[in-house]
Amino acid sequence: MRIATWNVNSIRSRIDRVEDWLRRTDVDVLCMQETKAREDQFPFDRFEALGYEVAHHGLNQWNGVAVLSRVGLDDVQVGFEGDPGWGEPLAAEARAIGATCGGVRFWSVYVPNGRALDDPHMAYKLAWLGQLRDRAVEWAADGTPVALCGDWNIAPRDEDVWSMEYYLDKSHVSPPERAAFHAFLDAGFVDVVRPHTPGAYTYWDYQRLAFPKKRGMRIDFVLGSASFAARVAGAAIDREERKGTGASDHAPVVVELDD
DNA sequence: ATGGTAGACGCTCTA
Repeated sequence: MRIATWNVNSIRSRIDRVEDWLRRTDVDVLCMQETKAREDQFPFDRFEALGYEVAHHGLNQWNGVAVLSRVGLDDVQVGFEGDPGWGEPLAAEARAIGATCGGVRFWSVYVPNGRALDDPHMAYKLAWLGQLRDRAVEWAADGTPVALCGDWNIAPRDEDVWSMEYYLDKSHVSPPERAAFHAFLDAGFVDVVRPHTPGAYTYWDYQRLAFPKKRGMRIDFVLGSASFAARVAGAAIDREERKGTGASDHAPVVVELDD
């Protein structure tokens, strides 16, 4: 089974490229983030025509997450218990959706950005991650293969950013964020892509010619439970997909699983 | 040339 995760940065503006990529890459399951669409705006028909079942969660023009599958799509769950929420009134944003596909419990997650170290969004990000970790431990407790796929908005290691000097005192690399990420590893989840993609980035800012200057970050991850990680045969970051006009600022991340 | 983007409910916010 081939699975992938991809922050598409607006499915409505990206649908042609995503469709081309699916035809080319032939994945069985795709977790998408930042669809930036309500349910009535999401192009379900385009994916169904390619043979995928689709579960999408989108409330407005921000966030939005989806799971596409051609190996079954069951027990869809929108959001998770304990999501701290955001806004007034406090409410969960469209940042997580779960579905069981081909015997694996997938979660497509779009972790809050955090924005800046002293921004209220940072406390929200850390609380959100803490709750997700607690739920993830519960989901994996009975040995079910669980894959937490998405845009984590954290660069866990210094080598995951093009310049630590540049990111010093900025979001994505701070000790509390890295601790929140590491809590998943401490709980037994495994970054299954890193061993197969040393030194690679998954995201390049649209600004300041970041892509041609190779100024990227590794912030998109597939964290697998032990039983999921044991089946990983390979992984790749499709840097080619970041090229050209109309590209998302994130590259797709692909994982190959043994049956 | 010391800047440079992109997408959305676009005259401003988010990343």
